[in-house]
Amino acid sequence: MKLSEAKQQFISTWGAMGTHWGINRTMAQVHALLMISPDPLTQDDVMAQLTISRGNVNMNIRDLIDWGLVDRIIISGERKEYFTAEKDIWKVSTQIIKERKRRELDPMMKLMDQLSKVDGDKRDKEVKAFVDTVTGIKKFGAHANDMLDVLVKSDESWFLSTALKLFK
Amino acid sequence: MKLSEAKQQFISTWGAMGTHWGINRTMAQVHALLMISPDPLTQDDVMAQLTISRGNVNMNIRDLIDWGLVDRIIISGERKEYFTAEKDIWKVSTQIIKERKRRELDPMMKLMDQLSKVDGDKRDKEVKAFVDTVTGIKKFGAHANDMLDVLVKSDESWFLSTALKLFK
DNA sequence: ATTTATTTTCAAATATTACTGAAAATTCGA
DNA sequence: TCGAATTTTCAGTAATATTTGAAAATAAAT
Repeated sequence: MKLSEAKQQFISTWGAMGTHWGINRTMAQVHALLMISPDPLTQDDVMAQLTISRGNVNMNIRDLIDWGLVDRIIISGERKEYFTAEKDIWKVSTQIIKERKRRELDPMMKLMDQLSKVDGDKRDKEVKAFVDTVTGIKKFGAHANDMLDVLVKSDESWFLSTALKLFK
Repeated sequence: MKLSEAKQQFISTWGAMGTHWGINRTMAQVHALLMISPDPLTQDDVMAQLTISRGNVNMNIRDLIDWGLVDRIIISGERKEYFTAEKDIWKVSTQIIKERKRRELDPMMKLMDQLSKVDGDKRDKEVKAFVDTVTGIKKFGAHANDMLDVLVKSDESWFLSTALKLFK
């Protein structure tokens, strides 16, 4: 397979995968393109390679920067801005985990705390089923939270080798 | 907070969360409703409680059954079908991990295998960056795959307590 | 075998989300 | 300070995804 074809397929698949994970297709494609590009790219490069509009590139790059997955690079003497993506997939993953934890898990846990204080008699099976589900999620979330913290803070080689030896 | 209000909020939040995870809002809401319902519900119950159409309920319940998150229950003497959801959130999570692994991670890894065989000289930095990214994803995916297998096969109490003790 | 209850399907309608492109804002050099 | 290059914004448009509802299919009762 030729490089150009392989690139296309990588970008397109990474984009399709994004949609299954609540990430918009184009944002995932821009990310894919930057990951496989050896040198930083300008917005015009991305526009050209993905044939999308300037506004679209701009918005998606900004989102990627907010996610901590892409960096803005200033090359001295150059007027244009360049962009580059983290290429170490372990770092990419831990960054995504960190962000999703903050954006989704943390608020969800706060809500479960509130909901577990619902009025009513726990002998009422409607109340019981609700409280049981909510407290189950709370407990699970607290554990998951702790584990993800360790994962995010640890080094890849240490984590994967240790974990695999222990659990396999 | 009253139960009815708490339920509404739980369902609505679970639905919003779903959209962040590539799951359609209504499917997540149906799942939420069934999780907090002590007894199995009929399609008409779900229609009424979420005020959505019959076709919508039917399709989303079928999807949830395909995901292994909801079961069809036959009550003898009753003409209608009833539906119930797994309430143990650990089981829900491992089931989702299992399915996503099968539907997404496995095919992605197959593709990376193909893409890593791209034509071209690795001294070309374009080729090198591409191959490095793809092989990085391959290695990472293989580890992740193994770890998720262990996670899915293990018992909740064992896994969480062991993992936390070791890593904290 | 026919009626009736229930489930399933899917084309059309609706709602949501993403994208474009041009104008406005900003940044930088002269 | 001005003007050109570049980035950002966002109203309007396009594309995608979801939902409806009624008809068809299925299953159970008589």
